[in-house]
Amino acid sequence: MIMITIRDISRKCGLSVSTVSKALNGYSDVSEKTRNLIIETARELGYIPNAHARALKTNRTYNIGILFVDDQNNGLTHQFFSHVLNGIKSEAENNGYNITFINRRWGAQTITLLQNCKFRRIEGVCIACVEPDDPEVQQLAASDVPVVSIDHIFKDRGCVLSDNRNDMAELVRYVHSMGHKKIAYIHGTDSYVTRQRIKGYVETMKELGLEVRGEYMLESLYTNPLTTRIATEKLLQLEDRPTCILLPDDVSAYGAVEAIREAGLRIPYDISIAGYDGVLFDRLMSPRLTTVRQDADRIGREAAKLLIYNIENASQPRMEPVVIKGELVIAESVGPVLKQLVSC
Amino acid sequence: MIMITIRDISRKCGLSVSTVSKALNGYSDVSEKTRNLIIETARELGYIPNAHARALKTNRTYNIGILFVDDQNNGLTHQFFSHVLNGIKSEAENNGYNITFINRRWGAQTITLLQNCKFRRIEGVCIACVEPDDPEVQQLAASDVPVVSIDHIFKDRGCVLSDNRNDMAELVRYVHSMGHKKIAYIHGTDSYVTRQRIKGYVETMKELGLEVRGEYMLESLYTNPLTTRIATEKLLQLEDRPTCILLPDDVSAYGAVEAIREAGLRIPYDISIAGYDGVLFDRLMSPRLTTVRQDADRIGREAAKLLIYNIENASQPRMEPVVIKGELVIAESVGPVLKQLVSC
DNA sequence: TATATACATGAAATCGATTACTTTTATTAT
DNA sequence: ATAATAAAAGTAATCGATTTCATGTATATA
Repeated sequence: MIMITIRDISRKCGLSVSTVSKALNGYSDVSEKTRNLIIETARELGYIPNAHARALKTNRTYNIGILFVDDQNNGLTHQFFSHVLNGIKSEAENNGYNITFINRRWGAQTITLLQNCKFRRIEGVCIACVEPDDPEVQQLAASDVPVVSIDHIFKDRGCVLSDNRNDMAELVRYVHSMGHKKIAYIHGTDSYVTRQRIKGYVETMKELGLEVRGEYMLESLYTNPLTTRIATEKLLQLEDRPTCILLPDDVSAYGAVEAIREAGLRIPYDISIAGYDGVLFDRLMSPRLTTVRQDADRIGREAAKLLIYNIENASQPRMEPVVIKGELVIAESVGPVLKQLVSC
Repeated sequence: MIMITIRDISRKCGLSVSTVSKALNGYSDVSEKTRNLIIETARELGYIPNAHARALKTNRTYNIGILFVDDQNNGLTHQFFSHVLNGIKSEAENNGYNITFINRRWGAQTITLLQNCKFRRIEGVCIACVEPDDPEVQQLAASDVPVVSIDHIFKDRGCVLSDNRNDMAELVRYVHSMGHKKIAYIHGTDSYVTRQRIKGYVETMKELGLEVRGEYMLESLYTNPLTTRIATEKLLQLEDRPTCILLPDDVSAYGAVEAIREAGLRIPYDISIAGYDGVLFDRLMSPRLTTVRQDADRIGREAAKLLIYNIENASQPRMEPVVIKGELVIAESVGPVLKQLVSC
């Protein structure tokens, strides 16, 4: 691949490379006449600068790294995070930054995530959807590379959080307003997000004077209909079964739907359920799933915005969490308790 | 961000930079003793090479670009393509290549996709899920940058294709084997993929001695339940309505399900449907959707493999299409026709 | 006319590596 | 002991830019 360089332009114009560089970069100490000549010649020759040469000299790459593996190894195929990624990408590109994935490779060798960042002179990393306890992730989060995380708080780092505690509280309050008192919660595996949601659930239950019962709180894997199905079955077999079940997310809600159908119950007449995430699925299910819709795209955009800010203001990075509120989507899967009694 | 360079090592060891470089790169003209000293010192100082300096000199970046926008602008959030991306990423990284997204930016300026590739010295591009008629995409596909496309054929370029024609044929044959003769096809908007599927549908219908009726072939948008719902409603209102409807994809199948439910019909007792893609949704729907599952992850991996081959063998690139067969997933949404008659 | 100032351009160092070529040192053959 | 050869290390050019500093020319001031 033959490439035109600044030197080709300088030769063709009979000027020095430094003049060409200055003309192309808008320095003031080049006459209008030569600047025009240079720009015109550059266009004519189809000149494209070399990002790597420039990076070498200026120490700027405009490359943002993404770290993107979840506990289930869904990675990029995870609905929520593919929206987040989409948001990061568009915001970053609008600001002249490129997106690339961090990995553990340097040619045939295995290196650490941090080393990969340094090797490629990545200017900042967005950590999403990752096992935060992984020592390499910890190392990266504690390094001198600007880092912004999503739905996790690293010490002295910027982050974007969905408003899990309050969104959950709002959901519980809504369900309660529909007359439910026996509200179960199948939560996901332990993580910052999960703890916040549990907090929202427990605190709001108490606030509403509702009993928080141990057998109403079960664990399941996120985005895993199977484990959620099993948990749902357990709840249905309880002596005093709940009238409403809150689920870890919309995808796993399918597992609940199956278990409920199999038990011969109807949603929402016999039992109510609510999901979480609101990414596409909820709109497709039948009955339409009442859920908390997270603005994943916006979360991504805010993360990119914050990261870029922290890259460009490295001396005073912003570290206050950016909290993005979710939206309660009232659909069909939560019904009034009254109806449920009647229907029997 | 202070970085250790090859020069720091050379100073500390009292050797020249070239010796250090050679030692680190496994050249033979360095004594074992000095090599060990150098490697040890590098480790001690935490030396990480500078990918950009190296790229500048060697003209190799090991960066693979991804082009990834679809007609619906779902982009990364598109189920099928997020799996493809996942496959590309893992295969590329296993071979020491990095993944980055192509865009139209150079800082504040807008440049062409090809210019972006050249600017960043991207070694090859994987074109997935893109309007192939976009002049900039055409330009890229006709350039000297190695390109591999997915589900589209560019002239003299490698590509990975799902086996749309044959997979569709298999689906039609299966549906026919269940007794269906009045098989409708709601297809997606015009594209290489769509044309292949239509071909598979039409040819197999003829082959089976079935009539190909114009009013049984309607167009809808991909992954759009709404337009598919409208098309389904049209089919249901026909005087002589089909007993089975083939749909553009699994997501839009939800539109069909809604239309059918609203018409008071049951799947598969009153009418059968089949989807396409087989990415998660089919397993979650109720009744479980009979569909053609595409191995999107494998498609991505094959695309990366082919692209890397063509990068490393630029003189004789492989241009024969790599065809990845889909898998017919027989579930519950297609029933025998007999049953349908009885159920009335 | 001589001098100061502004303007335009060029020379050269630099970023961090790689690599062809040269020089030095050690080893072997004569 | 000397020449020939092999091994090990160093010199310097290079990749494609940016940027500091120096130089030369034109204009303004005294």
